[in-house]
Amino acid sequence: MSSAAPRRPGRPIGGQLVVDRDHVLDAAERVIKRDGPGASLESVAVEAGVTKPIVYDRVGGRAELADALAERLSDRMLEATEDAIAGETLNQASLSRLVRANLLAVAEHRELFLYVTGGTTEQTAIGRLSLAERSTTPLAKTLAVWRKSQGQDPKVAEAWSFAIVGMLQMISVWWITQPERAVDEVAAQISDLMWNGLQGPRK
Amino acid sequence: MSSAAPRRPGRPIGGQLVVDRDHVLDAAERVIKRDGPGASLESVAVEAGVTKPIVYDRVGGRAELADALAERLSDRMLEATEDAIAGETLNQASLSRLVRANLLAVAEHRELFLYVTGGTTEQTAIGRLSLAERSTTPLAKTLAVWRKSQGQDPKVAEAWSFAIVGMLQMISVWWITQPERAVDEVAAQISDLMWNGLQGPRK
DNA sequence: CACAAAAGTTACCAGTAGTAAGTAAGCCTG
DNA sequence: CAGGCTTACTTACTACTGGTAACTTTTGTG
Repeated sequence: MSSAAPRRPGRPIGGQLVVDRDHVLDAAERVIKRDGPGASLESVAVEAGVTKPIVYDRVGGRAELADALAERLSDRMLEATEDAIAGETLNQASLSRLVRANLLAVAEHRELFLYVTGGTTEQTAIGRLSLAERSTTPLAKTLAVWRKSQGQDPKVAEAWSFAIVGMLQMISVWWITQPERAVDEVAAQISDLMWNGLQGPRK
Repeated sequence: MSSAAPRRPGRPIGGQLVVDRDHVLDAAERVIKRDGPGASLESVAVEAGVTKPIVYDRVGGRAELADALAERLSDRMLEATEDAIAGETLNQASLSRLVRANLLAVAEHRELFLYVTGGTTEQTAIGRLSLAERSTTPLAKTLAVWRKSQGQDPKVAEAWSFAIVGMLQMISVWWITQPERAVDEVAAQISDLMWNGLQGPRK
């Protein structure tokens, strides 16, 4: 998309926006994939074939960009994991497939994942938390009804879902830096820990 | 320590270093506590009563500073959690105290924790991982011998310890932004999940 | 048709990580 | 004890980044 088309100042002819928000976000993803998590807004603008103030107009500053990309990423991850269990009821096997799909999805969007989870500016922890919340909110609901159906107290759902998301994020970071490790083995180990934890105390 | 003592250029009189490495790191901690995770190296230098190149000479750039502070923090956390279980054998009650101590230690070093876990520059995920590794390495050893003593496969120890550390980190970030939540309740819920997970499958 | 609104670019500012050059004190040799 | 080398600082700079103000051109409307 980086066609060398030097535009003049002033409103462009033709009466329509030169790029829209999604175009800018696509460009941002390409730049992050190319330059890593340290990609600058300037390079995003260049990649989108536009100048910096346009980026600010379309998506906002660095924090908003990170937030928008976090939303995109979490949507894709959610989709990938939902495909993995494919409507099946939750059991140990489907949970293992879910963890596996999560790992593979992270690997596929490696740089984007590192950008989103890996802090951008000072308020990074809040951003990381809001990303996590996008995953935990549906997860907490599922957990709550599941606990109820088992006759257990559903109050733990919120804390547990944050714990699970944190577990998955850390394992993902660890795994993508250990390429020799077999994904199936790691997925099996982690789903094992999770499944047993969710089951509650031994009878 | 920010005594207004404008020093001249050149080697200081008296033949000894004006500050040492620990002094700079102490200053960095104070600045981070005051200014939050976005603290600049310049302000660290000022707080240490020295100029920027000295910071570079004593501890290095931003990445090295984060790494050094991560080491300090993980040492303190390890100490706090070890005090909490006080040599007692691992059981559900002591695990709960461990989680509780972890949360309280994070709250005590809140800003430093956010600085260390919350990314500094582009290579933030690697840094976060190396911090995690300081916690996981001893944890993995403990887990491995514990699994063996239970007649189980100790191979899961490494992955599980990363999972546990990730769980604790995420829960910590979540909890310190939810001040109304009772620490004992959260600790009980999380240790519950962990303990059951570690126990292995229901008989 | 004049003129406000819209939609761009250019040009700038402030702050930051990192470094090169300058300067004064200590030290070591003849 | 003079002269030079080393040490340990500060000053002054570069390169870059996030963010914004000012400027320029087209559109559309009374």
